Amino acid sequence: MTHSRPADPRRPLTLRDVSEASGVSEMTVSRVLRNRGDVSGPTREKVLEAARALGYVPNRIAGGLASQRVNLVGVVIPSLSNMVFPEVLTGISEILEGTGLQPVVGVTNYAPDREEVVIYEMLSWRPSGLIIAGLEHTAAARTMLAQAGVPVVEIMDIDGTPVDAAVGISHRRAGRQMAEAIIAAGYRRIAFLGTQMPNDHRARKRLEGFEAALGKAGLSLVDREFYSGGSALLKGREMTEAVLSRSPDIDFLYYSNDMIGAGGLLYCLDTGLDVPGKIGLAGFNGMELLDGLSRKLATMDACRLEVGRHAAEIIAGKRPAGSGPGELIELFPVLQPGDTIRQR
Amino acid sequence: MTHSRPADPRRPLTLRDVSEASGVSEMTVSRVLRNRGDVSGPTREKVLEAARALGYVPNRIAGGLASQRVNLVGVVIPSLSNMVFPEVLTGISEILEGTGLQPVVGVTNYAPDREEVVIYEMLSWRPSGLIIAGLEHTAAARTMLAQAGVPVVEIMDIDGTPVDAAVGISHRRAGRQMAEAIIAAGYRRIAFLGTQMPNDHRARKRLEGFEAALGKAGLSLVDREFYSGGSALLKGREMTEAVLSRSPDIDFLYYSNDMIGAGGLLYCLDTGLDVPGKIGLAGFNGMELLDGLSRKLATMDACRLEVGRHAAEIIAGKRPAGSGPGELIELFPVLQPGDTIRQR
DNA sequence: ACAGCAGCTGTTAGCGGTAACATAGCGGAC
DNA sequence: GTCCGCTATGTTACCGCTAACAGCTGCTGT
Repeated sequence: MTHSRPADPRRPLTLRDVSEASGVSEMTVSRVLRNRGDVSGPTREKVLEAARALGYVPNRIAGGLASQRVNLVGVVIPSLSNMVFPEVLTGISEILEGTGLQPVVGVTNYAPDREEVVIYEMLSWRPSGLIIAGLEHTAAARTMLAQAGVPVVEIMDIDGTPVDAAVGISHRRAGRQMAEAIIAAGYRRIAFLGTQMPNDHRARKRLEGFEAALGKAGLSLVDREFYSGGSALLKGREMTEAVLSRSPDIDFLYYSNDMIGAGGLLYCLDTGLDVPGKIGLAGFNGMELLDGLSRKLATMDACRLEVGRHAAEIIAGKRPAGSGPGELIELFPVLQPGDTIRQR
Repeated sequence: MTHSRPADPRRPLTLRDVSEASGVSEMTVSRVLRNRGDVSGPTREKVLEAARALGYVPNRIAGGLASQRVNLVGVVIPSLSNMVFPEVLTGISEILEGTGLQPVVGVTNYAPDREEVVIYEMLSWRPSGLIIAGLEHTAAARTMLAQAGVPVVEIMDIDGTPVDAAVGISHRRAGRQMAEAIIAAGYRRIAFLGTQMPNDHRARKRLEGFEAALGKAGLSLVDREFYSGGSALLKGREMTEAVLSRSPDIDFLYYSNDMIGAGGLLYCLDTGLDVPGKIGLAGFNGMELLDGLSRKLATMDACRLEVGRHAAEIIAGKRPAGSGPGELIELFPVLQPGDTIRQR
């Protein structure tokens, strides 16, 4: 015992404690605990028992430094209260489960400078990969991502230029498709209701695609209403009331998400409006959450689980980092007409 | 340049790169980047510029090992899709924001053995503290928590014995209070509808408290129905239909959470039942999410934000770890009768 | 008999930072 | 002038673990 330490009882345990308790070298203990290299059965047992008895928990800070590898995957998303993102996370965890990789979540609150900080913090842990929502980042953030030397997957959106890989849907196309369906169903006086978030680029792109398709049909939005903060369901209700009292001749309400759409739907039903005969409604996301409503809101699935799964697979699929431009996977949401668009 | 390295261009940057680029020692660079110790203005500028130009991101793995301190707080919760937990997280982040501490989330899916693994992984990063939902853990998990040598805060519940500190409400009391209010309002034939989750101890305790209060009034549950998985809103609707067709004389439905309660409420309204005259309803959680419903569901706030805030404050308030039994903070939820309990 | 090799264990040298201490320069009190 | 104290910087010794390699055994084939 060349280096026996001052036996401070409150000192956190190290490999040496296990090594001394089991009578083998630290290296052998390390091998046992990581299941790496050859260790004889009896030795393995001895070590495991000693570790268990002491309550030893390995120190990954030290392990990561020594091995230059960290089993973390950074996941940077704008919000946890949007439901969409927890679902993406579910898809990610599902795939990472078996790989020994572990997701670590960072939340940006839709603030670009906050995102920059979160990316910086993530990279300071030298993760095995990074998954990040959206394609829009500050110049500094893009530079960090590009130089990170690990796979980076930008998710949810593919209307833009990814730093490395990307998995998502085209929100512009989604908006366009919804507009086309609405027009085909015979609606003409259409309003938009959405969030007042300059940095929700995906909602913005959907609206752009939506308006482009309207324009192609010689139409344009009759009214629009934005909100920020508060309970989405309630806001949807209030905005709908505001829009309908301002422009009573409207025959379709396009919402930027299902939650406010549901609020609007409840309002329409409460006030006895004829849905979808007199007025149609549609949201976006395909949230299973809302399945129990009296009437099913028209929506489009954002492929949240799939997005998470694919992104995680790219990270787990140990492609050499920075090996040319990464994969670009486009998913295609399906329009679910529900009960709030009239069928001809 | 005693140790100048092989200049591999793809090698990740280290302090030395910044040190060489700015012409000062690694130590000085370290001081600048951490804002610690005295560094002259010009030197600071030089270093910051070099770091920025190179795109250097500090390595916290190394920093943490050297300083024996890591600015992470582990947060272990059963689920992200329950909404309650993201809200707790919001409270936690809010407080940690200013402290330099950063939350790291682990999800257990209500599985005790999974929780054990998550705790182990968390502790392997040697965080500055741990926040964990619930008081029920495996023996091994409790041992780990007790030996961790860092503050541990168990949240959401105080009906039990915490390892260290605890912040939460008494779910037994909450169930009891709701039962008392329901009885006082004159309802007598009461049913319970909830999740089939043996490991949702808080829902179980609410039910226990609820039944205890019923018993005291000489009543007992007329019927009960459980579900698992799927869209909560839809399940609430289906369960309600099942219970009411099985026991048509029921006059009150107590739900284990607001989401299924909302589904039940929608069903009752759709079928034209007189709420709250003929039948009353109540949930639990006080989810702002549902504010937009036609009628406001009776509920009790679980003080989610407050729980998160207090827990984070305990961790941030650098109490010496393991210094005797920690604080125990009980919060008191307020009963919100809404529009679904009749007022006498 | 002995090289060759596989299986098991130990030794050494870092990984990239930071705490603690050492050192250099400089102005002012006495 | 000397000594003090302060600021600004550098040097050294680790932090706890693992990659890489070295050593030792016993068995194989020839």
